[in-house]
Amino acid sequence: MGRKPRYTDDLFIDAALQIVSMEGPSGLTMAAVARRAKAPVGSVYHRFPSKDVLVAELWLRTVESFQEGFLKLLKQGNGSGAAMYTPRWVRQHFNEARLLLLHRRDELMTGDWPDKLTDRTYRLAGQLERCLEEFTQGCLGEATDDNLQRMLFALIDVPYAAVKRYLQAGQSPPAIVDELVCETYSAVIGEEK
Amino acid sequence: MGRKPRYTDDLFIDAALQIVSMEGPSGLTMAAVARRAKAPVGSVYHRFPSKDVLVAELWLRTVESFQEGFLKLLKQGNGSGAAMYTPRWVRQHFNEARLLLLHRRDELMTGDWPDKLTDRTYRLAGQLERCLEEFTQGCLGEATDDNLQRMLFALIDVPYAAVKRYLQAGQSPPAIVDELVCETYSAVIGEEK
DNA sequence: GTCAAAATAGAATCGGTATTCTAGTATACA
DNA sequence: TGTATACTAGAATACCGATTCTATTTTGAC
Repeated sequence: MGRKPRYTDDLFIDAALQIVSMEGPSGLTMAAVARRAKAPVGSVYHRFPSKDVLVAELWLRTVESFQEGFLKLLKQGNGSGAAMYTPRWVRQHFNEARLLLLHRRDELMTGDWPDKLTDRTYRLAGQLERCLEEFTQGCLGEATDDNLQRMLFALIDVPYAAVKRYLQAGQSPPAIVDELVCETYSAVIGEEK
Repeated sequence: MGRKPRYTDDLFIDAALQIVSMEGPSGLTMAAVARRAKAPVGSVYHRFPSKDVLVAELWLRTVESFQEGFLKLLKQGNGSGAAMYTPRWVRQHFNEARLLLLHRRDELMTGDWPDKLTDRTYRLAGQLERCLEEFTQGCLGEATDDNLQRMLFALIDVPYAAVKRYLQAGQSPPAIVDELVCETYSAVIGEEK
């Protein structure tokens, strides 16, 4: 019993994604989300108790999507593949990439994580840490602090750096990016088998 | 003729710097600047016509300070030194580094550059471009597009990425950062003489 | 058909922040 | 000592965006 829904959660989350990607965090207002979804603000608040929750869901959905593929490669022991996963993912998911790599979470949300969602964030962070540690051990022999730093640098920080410039300019990362990321991985971690 | 000033431009700019570094862009309000400088808001507006102008001055002052040392090394032909300039500068100028590397200009300013200041920004961008081009030519033989990308990556993007994680955590970048930046430079550009 | 539940609608609040306004103050110079 | 001037002061205003409130609409069950 009750009326059929006209809007869905994802409709609003998608609208928010478009807005952040195109106009940046300052353009992301509840009114703008409603407008883009062709809905009144009240309907947005019917789905999400606050802007922070809406944004947190968007952020989590995006990180989970990114991390899933990344960890898969890592578990296969494919280090240079994991390093190049970032530029590849960015080409496939341009708006999501702009959200994730051009802005910090706290730029988009005013408060802390909504309680309901802290579990999901812990799971993500835990997964990443475990996989990274295991891979480092398998790859460099021992997961010392220095080795972990090295791995973070080669697998995450450098690909991010390589890609950022192009995201900012609204362009797809060119092929040279993959080249640079790969060369750096080899230099810092070593050639693969 | 006229009353002696009690406050100075720099007093307010410094206050703004502290605030951004400690509380992030959302903490940077004109009231906060006034409070930290122990002045009333009216006095801030007596010095700066708007928040955007205040922020723009802060931003420019900081970029100029950073870029000066960077270009000096580049003109000396010291590539790996220039690459390691970033972590070093960050250790010396913690608050400035957090301003520059943790936030984008448009996070801090609502509008465009104030007209008065566009010249200074063009000069900065122009200087950097010229130096980079010249250095690339001297170093890699020819300033092709690919070579410039390579140089941007090794000299700017990678050092930035290597340092960011620590700035975010409020820590000084450890020694391993310099090591990684340097190894990457060698791998991507080549050993120096 | 009628009722209750689930949703839509969008106008009305409410709070926070940049900016403006109107007075008051101190200093140099006559 | 008087006065013009550059400055300090902080209260009042204006605006913008999140959130709330009060209908209104649609639908399934009886």
